[in-house]
Amino acid sequence: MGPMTTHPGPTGTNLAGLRDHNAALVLGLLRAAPEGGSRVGLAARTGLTPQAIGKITARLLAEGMIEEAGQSASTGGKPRTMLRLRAEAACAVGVHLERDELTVLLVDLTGRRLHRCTRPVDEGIAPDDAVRLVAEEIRRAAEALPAGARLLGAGIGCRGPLDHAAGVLHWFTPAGPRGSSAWHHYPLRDELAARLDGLPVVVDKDTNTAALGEAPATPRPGGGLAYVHLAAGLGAGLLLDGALHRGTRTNAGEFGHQTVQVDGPLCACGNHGCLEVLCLAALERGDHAAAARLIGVGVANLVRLLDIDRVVLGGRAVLAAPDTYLDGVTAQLKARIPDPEWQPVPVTLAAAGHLAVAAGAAELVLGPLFGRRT
Amino acid sequence: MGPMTTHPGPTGTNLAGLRDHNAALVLGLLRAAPEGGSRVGLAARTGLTPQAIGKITARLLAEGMIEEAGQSASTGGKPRTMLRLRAEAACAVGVHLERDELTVLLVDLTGRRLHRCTRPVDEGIAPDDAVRLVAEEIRRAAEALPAGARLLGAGIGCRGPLDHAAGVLHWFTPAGPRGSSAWHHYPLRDELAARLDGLPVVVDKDTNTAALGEAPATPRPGGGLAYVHLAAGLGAGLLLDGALHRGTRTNAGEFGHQTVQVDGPLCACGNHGCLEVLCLAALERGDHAAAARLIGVGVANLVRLLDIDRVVLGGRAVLAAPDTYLDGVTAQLKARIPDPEWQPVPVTLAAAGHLAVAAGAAELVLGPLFGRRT
DNA sequence: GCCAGTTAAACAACAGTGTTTCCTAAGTGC
DNA sequence: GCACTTAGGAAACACTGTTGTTTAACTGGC
Repeated sequence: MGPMTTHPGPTGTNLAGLRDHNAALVLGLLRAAPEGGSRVGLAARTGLTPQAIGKITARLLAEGMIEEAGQSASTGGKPRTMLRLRAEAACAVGVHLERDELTVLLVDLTGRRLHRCTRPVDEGIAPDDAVRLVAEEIRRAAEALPAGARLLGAGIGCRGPLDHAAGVLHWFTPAGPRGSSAWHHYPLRDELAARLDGLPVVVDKDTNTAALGEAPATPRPGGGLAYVHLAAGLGAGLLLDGALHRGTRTNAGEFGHQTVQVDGPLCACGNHGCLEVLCLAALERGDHAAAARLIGVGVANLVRLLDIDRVVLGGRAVLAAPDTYLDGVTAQLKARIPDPEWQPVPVTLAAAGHLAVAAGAAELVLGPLFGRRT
Repeated sequence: MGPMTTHPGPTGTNLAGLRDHNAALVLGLLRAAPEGGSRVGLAARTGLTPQAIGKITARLLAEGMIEEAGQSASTGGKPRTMLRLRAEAACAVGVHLERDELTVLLVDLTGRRLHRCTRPVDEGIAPDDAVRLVAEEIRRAAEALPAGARLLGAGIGCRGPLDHAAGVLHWFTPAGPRGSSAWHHYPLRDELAARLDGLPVVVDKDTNTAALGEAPATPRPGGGLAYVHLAAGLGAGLLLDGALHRGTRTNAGEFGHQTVQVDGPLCACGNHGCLEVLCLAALERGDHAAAARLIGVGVANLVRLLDIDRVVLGGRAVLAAPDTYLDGVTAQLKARIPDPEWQPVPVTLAAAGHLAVAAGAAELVLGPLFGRRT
């Protein structure tokens, strides 16, 4: 088969993989329906036979991942036994590591928050000290674990660029323009895992985790969600067909550096007429309305290019004037996509507010359990 | 499990699905290596045991999908028996239905062209007459089927908007701006299938099929390819992580209607400063270099937003001055993405030239056989 | 030329998946 | 009370990839 390639490439599946796939599917369907679901309903949704569902649910019950929850009303025969996720079976930690702040969440299987901590961080902190701090806060969060609950892992959301697959940061300086820094090529994932006795750690861009946190429980096939984040910079997280689109270098989502003015002003990135440079200029003037209009232009581009279903806005600047951004983006979308082929695309604010990134980071860990592609 | 929803949603897998998945994986790996591959190599690439590969290849050999092809050189022991796709085991038809032209290809499992026909079509043709014509040409193409080869189906690439899942066109007029027409809501897939004795038919946008035709044999995980098509309009096909990204309404790829000049001229779509309106204006002046520069701006936006690995250019206008577009887009990409994080993204011309859409349409049918997500 | 060592591939028995078939449990409605 | 309907489990089954063993085929040293 020729020489070994570096790409793992597609992978074969065996019985264990088949079992895990179907179990994840069932768990995913139960998570999507907070009131729970019946065996019969699961069989219909998965296409599996009722017997198969019986065996799968028996396994999950034995493992303590799900529990029976009463019966539904009869429809002329034996009433269905309802099943629901056992929220306290397992937990995950979600971390938002910002330049000046650290947020650590502990959430259960259903995403409910069991612990929350936000504390300031010195902007000039050394990587090793930051990791020590994060590990310490994760340990503290783990004290809130329900009895018998497993801790599945920790997801970290922080600014890019970074390498998601390797868990390595590509920050050039802690907080500024180009230049070497201790953070460049820093192996955040492995360093943190080492300090937490090998706890699984996943690292991703803040915009990506925030998008993940807004993901619908049951994604529409082929559907897309864009999370747009305006703070010190302007970026986006793209959730396409239920999975984050990161690109091979984890660099996807450079929303702010799209050209919207061919001969516009020079941007720090070296390009002319970037959305970000125009948007930040508006912000400096305190003109949130103008910033919102500009973002709306970029969002319209995004929606048309990717046939996006839903747009979510977040980030400090947005949270400073939420309605201005909501209205401004919505208006631009409507004005710039008059075509009736495109029914109005809903624009909302990040439901988790300031916790959007951390909550989504936990989903980095929980998602695979419920069959989310990574 | 609550009321029935219209979305099929995620689906469970059984042993048959497991078998088909692994068989498709093996076929895909063999297709990617034209010289063939060994059982041992397949085991290493799939992660399956040599025994499993032995059983899978035995099945495929019995079905006539693959064949043994000599032995590789020994590395100190028994030499490996090479396996390769049996190209003549099955074929697919690829169709490019344009306003004024019809192209029909017959390709075998390896994508080799066994038959080709291009003929003019009356622009005002009625849908039923067009379907009759296409069916007739597909029948003629099928005469070139090798003895014993199965015809797997026909893929149709045509301009949008359309509904891929339903196989229904949403053309408002045969060739112009808004207004009702016999083509609107025309069920192309079902009409054509009915005339071809239930032959599987798949319909997709021309830009999508062309992108598919350029897809790498072994996609990089998370990788992306953008096919940019410049003809009467400007569109793109997006291949993300090995699968076409269509969006829920098959409307993804509206590359031409991204705003690149916030207060630019009015476009036919109702927006201001669309890339397409600027680009078509340049074309009317006969200024291909300016059109290429503009496309380069849009491509840079695309590359940064999606972390695209490769850009492919095609369409009549591009083929009229290929080097101008190649150079212009490459130069803009380089100028507008100076960041070293982004190594240069290769820009190429569609390898299949004028046949790009038809060749990719055949891949709509062949792809699933080799494990491509749809 | 022969034999040990090595690699490829098949044979046989096995574990475990969802499926099929059958039966029991638990409701509704006349 | 009884026929009917629906939910769910038990047992046998078909078929998947896996494990353990054997055979085939080539290299290389003596």
